[in-house]
Amino acid sequence: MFDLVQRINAYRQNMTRSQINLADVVLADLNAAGHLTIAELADHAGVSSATITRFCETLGYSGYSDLKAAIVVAMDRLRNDKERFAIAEGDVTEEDSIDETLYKISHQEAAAITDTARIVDRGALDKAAQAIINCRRLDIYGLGSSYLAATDLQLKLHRIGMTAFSWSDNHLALTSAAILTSEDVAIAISHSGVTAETFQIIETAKAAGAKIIAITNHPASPIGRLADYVLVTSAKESRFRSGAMTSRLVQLAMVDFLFVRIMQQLFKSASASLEKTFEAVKHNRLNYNQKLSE
Amino acid sequence: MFDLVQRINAYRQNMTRSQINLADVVLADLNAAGHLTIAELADHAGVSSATITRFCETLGYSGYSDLKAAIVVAMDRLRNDKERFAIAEGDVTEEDSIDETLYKISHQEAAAITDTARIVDRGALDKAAQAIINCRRLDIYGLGSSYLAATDLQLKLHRIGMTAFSWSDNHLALTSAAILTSEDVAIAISHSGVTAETFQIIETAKAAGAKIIAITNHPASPIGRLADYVLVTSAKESRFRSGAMTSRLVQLAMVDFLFVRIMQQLFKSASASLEKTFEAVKHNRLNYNQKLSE
DNA sequence: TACCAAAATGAAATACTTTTTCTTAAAGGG
DNA sequence: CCCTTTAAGAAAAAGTATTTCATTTTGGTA
Repeated sequence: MFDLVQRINAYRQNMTRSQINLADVVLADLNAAGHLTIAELADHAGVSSATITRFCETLGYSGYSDLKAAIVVAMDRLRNDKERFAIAEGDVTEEDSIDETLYKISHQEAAAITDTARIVDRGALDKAAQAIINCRRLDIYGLGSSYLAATDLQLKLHRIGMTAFSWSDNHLALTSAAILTSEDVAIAISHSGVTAETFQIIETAKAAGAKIIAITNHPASPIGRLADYVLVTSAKESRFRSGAMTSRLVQLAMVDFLFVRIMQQLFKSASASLEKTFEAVKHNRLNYNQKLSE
Repeated sequence: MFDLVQRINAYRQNMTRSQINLADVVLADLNAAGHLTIAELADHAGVSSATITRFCETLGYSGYSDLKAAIVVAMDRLRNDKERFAIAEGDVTEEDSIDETLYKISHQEAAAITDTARIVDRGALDKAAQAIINCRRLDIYGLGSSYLAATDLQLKLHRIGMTAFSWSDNHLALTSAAILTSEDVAIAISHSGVTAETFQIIETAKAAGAKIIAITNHPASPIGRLADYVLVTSAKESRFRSGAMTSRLVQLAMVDFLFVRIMQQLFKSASASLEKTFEAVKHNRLNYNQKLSE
């Protein structure tokens, strides 16, 4: 059973006048439509019940019961989406029970990650991945909690044999940015996009000729505007959760997206390197009589 | 409309023999039940149609159509869950398109976070939070990508005025662990729970009398078994995504859970400190003519 | 164990809902 | 402007659910 709304839109051009009218009545209030008999709906939409039967046929439903089932399902899905949205909006409060707290935080974080995946500019992501693959050396800048994602990306790229550095010390970063060339890439990570130090560093990197990639929540910010490729995250920080909760998670998720795109292109050579790093830490693991998935 | 399955379970004790039988037939194949007429279902379940009408009444549905709607909705939900599960299981491959890749990674990461929230031991979490609040000083140990979560937690706790350290250098960590007292707490972060260095460090910390909290995916691992409070994450790393993708995200999510529980208990004094740190970095932000949510 | 009352069940009658058929009305092409 | 085609509704027919009533089963009591 395909989604009712989609189906109505798909077949709208095949519908007669009264069927279109009927479709609008149904969509206007799914909630009501789901409970009416064919005669009631006919009356409500100002058409005959025969028209409704024909409407079902047009949409590819076997009959009115089939349509009604689809309406009920569509209604349920809509209601669920709204509920999920409400959770994602409702902030954690001081008084929340442990269950409420865990539910809210985890769903807000989960939603931020899937939202980020949905909105990220595919073109920018793949161009950024390509730029990283082709560059001579890569600098990654991030201050505060953004330094986590910077380090994480550096470690990942290092594992597959790329020359990457992550800097949080302002002076060292500036020095490094100044000696970049047009063959190099610089990545700035800043949730707000207004971090003064990071902005100054990528200005220097850009002046030195490097391509700039920004990972930020705010593409119209100074850092976003300066960058050649902007990877936009979708995190909503609230007052109570201050201290960068979702922002650092979506930055890490973005690092994953970028890294996997790089890996997919480099797969053959990269997987060989990964094997090597895996081997290197293997003998540092304890044994215990329990099978682990790892 | 409440969930059919829940409702059947709730009212099972109020049902007659043939109604229970009917319930089982319906639950056994929702898919089929959703398409049958009352007579067909009656035949299939070996009961009369009158029994089905009474069954609807027992469950609080207004009639067979109402029940059928509930069956169809339950079926749809089940199907969606299965689909989501399939995504969470299906690994990213070399050939995946960019849309598939982003979809899979983000949903797998999102699922890992909500799973972690679902399985985490509430008692252990709150006891760990209380232990942190009451301790004199806190050491956090993590190697490799687990060091990210260690640092993150340290920064968060530091912001609210707690004495916390995060160590990744083995020697420094050992030295620090050795001078802990029974008033102190040590947190070990290790996805596998078998990291030899981390194990050795918390052994030392435990010998010194400190309470041990572990954040790990594997509670039965050496690190998990040694700890007083085990906070279990739910991450499934696969070969292709090697390099700790979901594991570090769920560790950070666990840090959030822990931190928010601490905050909720400390709210009044902690929020004042947060204001102060916010003020301290305020003048380091650029202005630009665009309103930001932050 | 036998009996009775109460509850459960199914068959059939009834009530309701949907689909089909047939007729009328509207639209579009020549 | 007429004719053909398409659309739409009214009403008959078919299908489906609910109620009623008779029968069976169950569980308690002597």
